[in-house]
Amino acid sequence: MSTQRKQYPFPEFEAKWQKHWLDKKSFRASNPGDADFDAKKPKYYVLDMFPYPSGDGLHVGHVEGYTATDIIARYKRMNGFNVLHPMGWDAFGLPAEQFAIKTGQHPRVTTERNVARFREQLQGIGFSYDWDREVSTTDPEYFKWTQWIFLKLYNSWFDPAQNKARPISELITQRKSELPNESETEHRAFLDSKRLAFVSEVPVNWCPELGTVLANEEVVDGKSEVGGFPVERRPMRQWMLRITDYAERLISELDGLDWPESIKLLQRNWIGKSEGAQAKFDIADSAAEIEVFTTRPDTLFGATYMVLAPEHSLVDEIITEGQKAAVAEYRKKVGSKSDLERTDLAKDKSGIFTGAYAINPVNEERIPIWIADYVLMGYGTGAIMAVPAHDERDWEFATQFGLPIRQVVAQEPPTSGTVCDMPPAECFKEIGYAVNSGFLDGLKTPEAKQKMAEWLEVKSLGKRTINYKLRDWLFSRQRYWGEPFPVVWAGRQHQALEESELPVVQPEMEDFKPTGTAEPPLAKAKDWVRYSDKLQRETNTMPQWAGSCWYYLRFCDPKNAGRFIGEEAERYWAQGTNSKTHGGVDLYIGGTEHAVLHLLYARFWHKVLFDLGYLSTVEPFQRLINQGIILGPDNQKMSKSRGNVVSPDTVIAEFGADALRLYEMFMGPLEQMKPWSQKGVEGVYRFLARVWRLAMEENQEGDWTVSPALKEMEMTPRQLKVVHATIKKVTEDIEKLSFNTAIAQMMICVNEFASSEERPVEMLRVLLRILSPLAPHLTEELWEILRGKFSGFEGLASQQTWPTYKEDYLLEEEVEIVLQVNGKIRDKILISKNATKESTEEAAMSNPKVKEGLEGKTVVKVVVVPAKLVNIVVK
RNA sequence: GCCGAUGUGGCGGAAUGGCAGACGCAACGGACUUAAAAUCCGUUUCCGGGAAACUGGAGUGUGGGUUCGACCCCCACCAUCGGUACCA
Repeated sequence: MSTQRKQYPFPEFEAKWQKHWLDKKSFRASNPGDADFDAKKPKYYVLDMFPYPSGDGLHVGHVEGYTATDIIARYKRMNGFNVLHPMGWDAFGLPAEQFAIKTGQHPRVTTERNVARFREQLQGIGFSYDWDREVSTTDPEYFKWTQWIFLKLYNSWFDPAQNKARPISELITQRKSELPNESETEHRAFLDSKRLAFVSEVPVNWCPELGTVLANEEVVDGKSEVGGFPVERRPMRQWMLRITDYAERLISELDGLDWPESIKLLQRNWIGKSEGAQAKFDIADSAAEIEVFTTRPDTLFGATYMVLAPEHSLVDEIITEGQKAAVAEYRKKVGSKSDLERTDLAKDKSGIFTGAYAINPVNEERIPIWIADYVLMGYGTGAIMAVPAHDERDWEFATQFGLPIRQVVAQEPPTSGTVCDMPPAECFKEIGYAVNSGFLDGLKTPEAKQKMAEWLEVKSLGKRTINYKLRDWLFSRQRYWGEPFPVVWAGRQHQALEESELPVVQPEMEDFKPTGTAEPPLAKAKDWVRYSDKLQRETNTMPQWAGSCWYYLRFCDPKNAGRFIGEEAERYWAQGTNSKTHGGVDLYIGGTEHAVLHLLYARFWHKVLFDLGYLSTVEPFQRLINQGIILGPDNQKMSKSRGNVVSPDTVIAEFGADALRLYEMFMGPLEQMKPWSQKGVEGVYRFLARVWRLAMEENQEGDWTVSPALKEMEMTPRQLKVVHATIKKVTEDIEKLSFNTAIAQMMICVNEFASSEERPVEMLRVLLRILSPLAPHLTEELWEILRGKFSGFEGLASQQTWPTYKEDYLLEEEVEIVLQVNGKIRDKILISKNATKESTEEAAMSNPKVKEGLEGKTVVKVVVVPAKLVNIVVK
């Protein structure tokens, strides 16, 4: 096949037009202040999730999303928009560093090589990016601003009263006036407890194989997401970002976004809001108290024991002499468990009695305090009241250890005086009616919750609370190939560098292998680490997410040396088309793998920058679409090990970039998972060849010349109808991102003309324009060829205005009506489009086939849908 | 377990209350050709009847329901894929 003559000369003209577009900057977007900026043009920002430039090159999965955005970008330009359609590189990251270690090359070298390859591949598909705006997260001119944003986080705090971030300087002033005599150490400790970027000694996910800590999000089933290496918990001092302060806004501000509901739900679940109450339990023979969080305060009368997380600080304080050894042993055992073991053993509960008792505040009952690893230190207060009758985990634990179970919620409202005191046969988690619960008895669960919460508040024993699953974001990594922190240390005290010292660039190092300890590779660059006599540089680097948190902003003003984004550019590009406050990115397309992580982190940074007055919108991405995964031809996920990976390069070599683009869009709905088919590519390739031959034919010498069948002539009503129906359908389908059906309609249109002896040129003036966003090279070439021969082919096809359709051509005088008897089709008739209901019904009743169906039956009802159908119901 | 998505010919899919299978692939038949490729024309959901134009029946994962009418709306279930997992 590959040695065969191509059905149209794409190898020549595709390269030609790619070069032309690039040289002439045909798709440059202009910024406010540019000489050619036109303020009257509406703006449209259409963005891809920029790739990590891996050594494998571009994947057909990338091409799918990128083609979709490219079609929209080209379509919007043709509709008069100033379109921002940029591309860049998320080029920091572990694979580059590991490859560098393996081959002994500097990651910057391999990264640059990979970027060059990706750029060449993308340009070889004819994507209409504004290449003047290309950015890379690894460029010091870029990460200077990533570090700058970190400084903003470091120098800010979240004010719950205003529900927004504010500069830390305001807090310093406030604190100094409130506590003028506070010591410097205490003052610093207070500030550090408020900063949005802070250092904390926390149990982290340490991956010995990778020599780094990982975010919770990067750990899958107890293994690293990258490489699948085992991950263990260990406490380490790490940089954290206080994303939890934004939990509520990250949920509520999703509302105005035009995102798939399933993705919003994924984010909501990840943040995991739950409403309930906090309650204090006294400890018998001790001054200490245990604070617990519960979503079911109505079940307080059913709390028959308590559980502390093994790491809970109260354990040492309350433990009785006799239990010390046993508890110590249990804690040791739990501590050595990896996350994997913890989940593996989730079936069997384990725990141990501390010997201490708490007092249930509602009934003064003494209940035992246990420790168990099914209670997590990181959620709520790290302690629970156990209500085995109404919580499955507590039920399992109580059953296993023989602890009492008391029913306090009944499915049915209790009838007077028949409260059963027997332990229930199974766990009842649903809502119902309070029983055995003193002042709550008889109340429905929601009311009982309410009443108990009020009771706790009145007695000062607790209060209504909201808890989130979301944890603060672990923001440091022990890697070389990442953004260094703009931070120095004086002993145990950190301090931020001045903005003027940015960027902080990694030192050139021969050896950036992991140290095998918790110490990052940068620590080995002693000269670099030594900042001054007293100060040492921070040696951790930022995670890969950092650079991708704000790249969409940099694209708006990529060359600005004085600001991360210019104010004017921000106001122009970063504001939504439909809303001033939401979503400057009008359309964002990428894979679901970023549904929680990247999108949550980017939203968080965006909100902080908004709060601090640097941005004018609260949300970055107005509309989000996830493209579906492309499977291999064997219906399996593409992977090197399966050997079913399809490379865009080979497809282009054989069928051209237009065919690749068109096939990716013709496969099926963008958001759906679908398998690759070589035959399918050939199908769209044939279609493109047919379009080519509408205008061209081969002469004796085998050269392509303009077809003599092409004539300046009137279209027949039938042809007008097809052409205008096609404009309509393609326009509507592109707006809906329903590219597969848009292509199908264009195929219908081409089939209509392909076999005609004489072909009207007007048809090509329309078709080449509406096909241009999908197959830009072929249409550009034909447009140019026809320029000399016919009028109306001036300029570039890709810079034409989008055609409009006339509704008049779509309607015919007569419409086909379906005649049904009892829902079964009897006949189809043609009838005037203006026929009344009555005359339509009359025509149906007098139809011979309908009459046949009515014989010997009684007409019960006649349903007439004008211009569509008549259904006669008989008995 | 929980949450979400999907289920239509041999295959990818179309139609989202009104002619199920648009468009494409594959297959089969034909034209062109010394031959092949390419191209063009035709047939193609399944089962049955007919030499044929045709004609009878069934049909959108399964079972129920709403409706004159359901791939589409409602209820229950099954399967596949994805997310998540002791979050009190």
